[in-house]
Amino acid sequence: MSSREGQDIPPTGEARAPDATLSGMPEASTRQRMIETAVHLFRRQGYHATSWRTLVEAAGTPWGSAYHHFPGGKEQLGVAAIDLGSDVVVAQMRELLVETRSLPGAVRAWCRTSAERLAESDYIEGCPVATVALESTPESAAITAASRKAFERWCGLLRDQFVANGVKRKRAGELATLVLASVEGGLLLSRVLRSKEPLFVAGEHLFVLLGGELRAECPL
Amino acid sequence: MSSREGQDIPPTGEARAPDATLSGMPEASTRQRMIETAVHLFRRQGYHATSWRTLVEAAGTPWGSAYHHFPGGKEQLGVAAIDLGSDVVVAQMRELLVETRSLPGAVRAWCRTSAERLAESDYIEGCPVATVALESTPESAAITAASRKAFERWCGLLRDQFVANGVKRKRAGELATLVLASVEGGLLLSRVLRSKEPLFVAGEHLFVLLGGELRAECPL
DNA sequence: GCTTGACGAGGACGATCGTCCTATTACGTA
DNA sequence: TACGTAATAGGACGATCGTCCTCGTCAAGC
Repeated sequence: MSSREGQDIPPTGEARAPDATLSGMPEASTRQRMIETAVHLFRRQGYHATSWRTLVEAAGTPWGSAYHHFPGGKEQLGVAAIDLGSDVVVAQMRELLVETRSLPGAVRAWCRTSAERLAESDYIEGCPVATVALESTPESAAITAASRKAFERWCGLLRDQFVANGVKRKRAGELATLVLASVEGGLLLSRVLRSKEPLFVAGEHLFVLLGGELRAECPL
Repeated sequence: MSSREGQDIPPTGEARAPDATLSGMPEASTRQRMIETAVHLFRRQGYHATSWRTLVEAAGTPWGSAYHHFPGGKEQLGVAAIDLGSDVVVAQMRELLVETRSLPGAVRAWCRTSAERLAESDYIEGCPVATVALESTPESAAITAASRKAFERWCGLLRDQFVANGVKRKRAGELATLVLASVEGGLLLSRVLRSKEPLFVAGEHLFVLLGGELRAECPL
């Protein structure tokens, strides 16, 4: 029951629509609210520690519709939650890039805002992918694939930004990997140690590193 | 049942003895084998996905002795597993420091050997603490405390090494945090992406960074 | 106006969970 | 040899797990 292909889950719309309002729907659909609640609960206490009952209770959604919206079972919910979490992070990165208009600044701001949000949630709301990924790799092929896709997407987005800033493709890939690893590790350490410091330290270091790197590659 | 102090678990010898052979015991004790198996299973599939039955079956230890050796229940087993995992990492770091006789070299070797071991295990054997920590923070106070203690221990060991190499205490703490965050993030990414590259990239970067840092601080 | 299907409601189902129990065996000490 | 403690053995226990089922509701399409 755990050796799925990762492809046999019907893509029932997934979590692409931002927030319903498609055909006059008054509030977020049941399915959407289930996924949003899953993102919060999964990154708080993980996949296996979150039961359907806990989820529908927290989301205020009907218990009976769970397998109507997610015929693939809890695994499909996990995939949808990771996909939504991935979307949220991508949107946040894009927003920070626009706000700071500087790649090193955006990376530092990413670390800082992540640290602030983590602290505000009493060190609970870490990465929406890491916990589930570590729990389910490689036990569930579908969740493994979704986690991998999320990381690759974030890494690719960063790499493209470095390339756009004049960094050579190979080095850009390395920098993207390094940034993502530092942020993920910082999130992990900050959460467990209950301190913003690891993420702040990572942010400052990356800011200095990327500043030098971009100046060297694009010396105009 | 989850709001323990983390101190009320009787230290029944813990996981200190290397491998039995204390009074003519032919093989590792039941308790020790349970903990060792728990380290492997917990970091593979996490805490909640590993049941007592799975564990005693994998360890080949008597099912009836579980609550004899761990009257604190599964939570106590989790704490013991994290403690043992922490010991193993500390021993590995010390060994690498002796082997390479260079702090940057030891950090790079840490990344490389971690990547190799991860790949050899088919990208299963990641950090022995991270998975359980993310799952159980802050749900279980005892496991949270144990995870935090492990990270602080590793961080402290690194910081002391930097101080011994002439780095000022404040900067040494930052570097230690940065190294640990990079390694943990690298382990996470390498595992999910099924590639040694993230850990290798982190290792190379840290090697260069620390080389410059130590040369600057101790210019003899 | 009747059919159809999406969706909400609630619970049954067997499996498995962590926990805890009594009985029995192994073994150091007197 | 007798005995007390440690350890093993195996299963009972209630709770909860993920899954799946039937039924009621309601809006849209012919």
